[in-house]
Amino acid sequence: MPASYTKHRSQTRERILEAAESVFADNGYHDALVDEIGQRTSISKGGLYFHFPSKEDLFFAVMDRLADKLVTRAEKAALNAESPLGAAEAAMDDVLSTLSSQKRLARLLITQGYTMGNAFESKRAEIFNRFARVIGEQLHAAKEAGQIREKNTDLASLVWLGAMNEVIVHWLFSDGTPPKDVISDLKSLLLASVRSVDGKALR
Amino acid sequence: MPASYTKHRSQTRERILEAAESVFADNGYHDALVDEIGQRTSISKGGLYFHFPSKEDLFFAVMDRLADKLVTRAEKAALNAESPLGAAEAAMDDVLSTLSSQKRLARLLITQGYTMGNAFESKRAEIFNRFARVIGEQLHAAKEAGQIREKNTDLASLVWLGAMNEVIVHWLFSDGTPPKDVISDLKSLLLASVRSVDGKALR
DNA sequence: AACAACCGACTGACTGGTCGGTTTTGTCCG
DNA sequence: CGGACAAAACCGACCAGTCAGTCGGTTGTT
Repeated sequence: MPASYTKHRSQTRERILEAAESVFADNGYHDALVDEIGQRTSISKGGLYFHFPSKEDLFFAVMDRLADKLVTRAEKAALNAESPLGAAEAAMDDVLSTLSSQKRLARLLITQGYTMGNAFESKRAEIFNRFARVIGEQLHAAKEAGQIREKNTDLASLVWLGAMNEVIVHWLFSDGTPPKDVISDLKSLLLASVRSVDGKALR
Repeated sequence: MPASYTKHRSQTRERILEAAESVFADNGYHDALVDEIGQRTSISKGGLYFHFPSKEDLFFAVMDRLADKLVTRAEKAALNAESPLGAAEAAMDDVLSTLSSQKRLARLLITQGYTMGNAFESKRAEIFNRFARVIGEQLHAAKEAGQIREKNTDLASLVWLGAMNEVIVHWLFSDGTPPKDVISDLKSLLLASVRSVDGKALR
């Protein structure tokens, strides 16, 4: 297996992943056609199946890749904060603004997977847990630092995630109101949900 | 069209709705087979299509019926509270405990619709808005009464809904931990997210 | 030569919806 | 009462479209 194969190989994989992301985002897992991914890549169905064993595997690869990108971004954003609570806020802010500017990615991440049926559940749990952990770790540190009142930081991170999720979904489904407008309100709501009563450690 | 027909007719409709609810809850919209609903009702496919024009219509009827039941329950629960904020809390509590005790209904309401694909979006929005309105109205009243700090009660109700949703989903997907254990923690978190700083109006 | 990469016509399983026909129910009238 | 008639309710074999996945063969690379 010559080395030069593997380079081109991963390039092609990447090309497929890119196109698949777009097709899955538009149509959801179920209504996405393998043939359409083929068209957009100029790779035939057979070629696609050389690189990925099944539509399902391809979809999971797309989701993992997307989650990786977003989680990495969020973690990086958290680094620049000067307090744990500020880091949690920064991570939240980063995810919200990223998704706000890319509706199709938001749809893909949040709803389009469900069309796969029950097999998606564990994947969605896995991905959401990754995000929850980013926030949860910061909240936990904030607890140690006495910045927050709430003891149950696992629950709190779930609440944050759920609130963010719902705001995005509302944006996706109902109207054109961009979450940008409400991000700051959302942040103060969620900070208030956990912050110590004295509230001395803002931002 | 003799009157006596219509009575039996609606009985049959109800029977179908009941069975369909169960089948959709187990399999999701997409993987649910019309034939299986037929089997469980002992009504043939043709008979089913006599009562409902399509699988999609049947599904929507099931969802509406379920939402009606839950919203009505929640509204009733809110009546017994002695303050607007208490009413919001009571509604939340009612929904959470109801869903906690009926995993399959929770799955149906929250995730199984998505398997239908993009056509489900407006239905999900409609149903969630109904719940959001129940909570939102109470929060709005609480604002008028000076019970809460937050001005953006629409956003707040969205946050509450999202948080509740996520806790339920986590329960559905990840483990067996019943939300019962965390309901009270969740309530204090969400109350803290909106409550006035003086916090004099508890419960 | 050997193997990776790719092609695309084809297959096979699946299932929502249809439709001509049958049974049941209610009504009307002699 | 009963039997004739109509409409409702129901039946289930069948149709028609859909697509993920396959596989024998071709092209490109080392």
